[in-house]
Amino acid sequence: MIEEISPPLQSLLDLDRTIHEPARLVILTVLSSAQEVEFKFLETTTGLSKGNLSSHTGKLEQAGFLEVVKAFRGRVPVTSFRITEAGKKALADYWNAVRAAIPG
Amino acid sequence: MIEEISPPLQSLLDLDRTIHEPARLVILTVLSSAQEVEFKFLETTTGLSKGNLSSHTGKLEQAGFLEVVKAFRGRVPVTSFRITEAGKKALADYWNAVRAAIPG
DNA sequence: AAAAACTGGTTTGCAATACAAACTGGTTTT
DNA sequence: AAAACCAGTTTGTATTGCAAACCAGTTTTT
Repeated sequence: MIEEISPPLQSLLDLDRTIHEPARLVILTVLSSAQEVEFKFLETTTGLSKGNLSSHTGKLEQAGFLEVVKAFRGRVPVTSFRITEAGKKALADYWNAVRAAIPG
Repeated sequence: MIEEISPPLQSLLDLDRTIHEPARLVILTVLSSAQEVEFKFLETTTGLSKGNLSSHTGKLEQAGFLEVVKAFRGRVPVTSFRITEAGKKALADYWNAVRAAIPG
């Protein structure tokens, strides 16, 4: 007779670590509520340092959860991000797993 | 004019990292639903390796979120854990912060 | 009664992270 | 043309999460 963990708790252990990181969770959440978001905007709204923001968005890109749009505003480079369909799904799945585990 | 992050998102960035780790979240959750829980029980229910379990409970102890009870059953050593009041509060705070950030 | 196997956990070694400081490539201001 | 600034990237470091190896003892087998 093996004791088994309840499914909600198991789902916590199975959470997508890419999304579980708070900085990336916030980034994806912001991205999910807009068509396209600029680097600078994310920087000021989240309070993350440029360095962190750069590496976290890099990981989200690698995971296929966002895509990077490079452009120029006049002569000045502007980097923007869009969440992908995979990103939307992963974020929704994440919240569903968490919701299922919340007590009360 | 500074754009500010919404409080729910800020609270994600402020999550207690000790609790945010899924393994520890699960451990604390199990502990919160019982008076006292044995190492072996945690091992089988969570599926965590002994090594992980040992180090995660160690961190939770260091944080003051659980206390360790060492005893013998006959001649055999048995380690058990209890969640502390601080642990209960930290866990409740954690879920409240998460709940506030969940969309929908 | 030795040896072997098992129990209950801890420690160690390592690969992966998150973070900010330092840097790069260019633009604008002085 | 120097200095300051802007948009982001790369680098260095300290911390981690993980399982393998280990340790102290107990029980089982031979």
